[in-house]
Amino acid sequence: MSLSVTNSLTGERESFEPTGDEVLLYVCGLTVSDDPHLGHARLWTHADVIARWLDYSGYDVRHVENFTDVNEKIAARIGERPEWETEADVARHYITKVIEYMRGLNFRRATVYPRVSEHIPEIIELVATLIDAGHAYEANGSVYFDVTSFDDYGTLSNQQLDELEAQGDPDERSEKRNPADFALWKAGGVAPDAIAEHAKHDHGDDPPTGQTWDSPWSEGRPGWHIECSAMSMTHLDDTIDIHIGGHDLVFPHHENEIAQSEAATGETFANYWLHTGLLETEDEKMSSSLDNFFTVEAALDEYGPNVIRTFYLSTEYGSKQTFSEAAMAEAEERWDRLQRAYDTAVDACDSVDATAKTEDTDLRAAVSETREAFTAAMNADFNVREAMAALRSLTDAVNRHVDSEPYDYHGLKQAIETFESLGGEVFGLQFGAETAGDVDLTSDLVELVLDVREAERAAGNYDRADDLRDALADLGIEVQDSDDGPTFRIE
RNA sequence: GCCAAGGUGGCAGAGUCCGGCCUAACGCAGCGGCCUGCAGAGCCGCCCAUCGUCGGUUCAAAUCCGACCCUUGGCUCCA
Repeated sequence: MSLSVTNSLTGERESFEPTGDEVLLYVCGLTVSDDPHLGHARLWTHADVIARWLDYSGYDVRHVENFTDVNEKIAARIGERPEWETEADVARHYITKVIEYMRGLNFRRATVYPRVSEHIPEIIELVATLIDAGHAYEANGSVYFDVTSFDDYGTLSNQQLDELEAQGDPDERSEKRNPADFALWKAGGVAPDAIAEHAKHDHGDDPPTGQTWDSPWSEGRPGWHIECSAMSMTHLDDTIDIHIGGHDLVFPHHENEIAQSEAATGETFANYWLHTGLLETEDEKMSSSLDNFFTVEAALDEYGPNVIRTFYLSTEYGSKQTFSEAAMAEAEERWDRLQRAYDTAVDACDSVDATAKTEDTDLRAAVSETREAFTAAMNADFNVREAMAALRSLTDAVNRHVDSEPYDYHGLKQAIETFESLGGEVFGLQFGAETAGDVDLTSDLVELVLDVREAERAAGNYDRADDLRDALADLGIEVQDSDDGPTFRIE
């Protein structure tokens, strides 16, 4: 069975055919002007899992994810801290944080994380090409894309040109030939009113203007959309296989990317467009500008990477998702159960009761059914929820199997490998992640407390025994009694 | 106003592309049983939906067609 994806360009589910040996994947990344929130991390996670699945399926993946480090919102924050003297200073601060969170969430490193500020020459070259080809024009040092010069304008978002309203400030509008034309290059620095709109502190009489670069048209700054085209072409190719981005970027950002790229090269810009649904809180999307967001930093602190990933993987990439305490609690339950089953399988497999001569056909059937169902689900437009359900069925099989000895060594080993490959490699979940050294000492101490507790239980002092269990629970250590004595898990 | 996505049980959320195996998946919550001193975990079982509304096509529709209602997103910086 082969992979099929829902292509926003056509609205249809299509079978996936890469153009070359490598899958060229571009992820429309973040503008680094503020702390990233859980909405951003949702896109990253789905992009990460999609890249992981392509890789797992045997494709070589060239994964490019950009950082937009030139933007008026970034410039507006210059001076907010003493060390933030330039736009680049602010951007560096947030890029550092984003990478830190990406590591915290266990993302696989992209092939490259290009930044706009490193690609000004490529952007200028692309703008010049568009002017030469008659698709763009210069006005007072700024350059605009002429949307009427590109017949297919509006196909991604199904916009009709005559429905589109004028964008930007009045000065800019008066420079444009058509209201829907968009800037490729803007003369001068960031305007004071734009700074004022986005600033989080008072700049006084001398607002920053952001960085400017020399160009054939003026000292100025690149437009928002042109960067993605330039970086995509630089690090991938004129035609790429998959472009991933948030649903809120369909128009105008992605529409404009297509127009300027295809006008410049004459080639299809991206064969498959994947749009991720937005994260909402209550009834509105989570957004920096709405100030209703939960930062990645806070979430990592409170829930940890596995619960966050499990939360995201309970909905398909294309659907919107609602963030709530209840949803996170459910994700925590789901992850705990998966992790417990993994630990159970490992413990059973490593015990003396596991023998090579035992064969549990139910367990082994569950392993192969899990793998088949997981693969089918992921190939059906990356249906992570169904894939997670498949993994869940394996936990049932493992738990049933360890109900009685002897254990099926090979069957358990297959189950463990399945958790590790599908749950670990593909979903990026981290089983048994605690560090070895600390766990040894902790384990010994817990054993000691449990010995005391057993003595109290034997003597019938159940109140005392329960106190000890509660005290351990407060430390995050979950005690479970069984016929063979107590066992415990460190959470 | 225009464009897009979506409306499925208490919550959450698959299935809709390729109509029948959907009296509707995996869960969370809840309930009962087993196990247990108790609890937890685990196992077994149960409860709850005819799939926004109306109409149509069909032997057959959550799935196709039409109309309408509602929600969210985009049309301004936004993953």
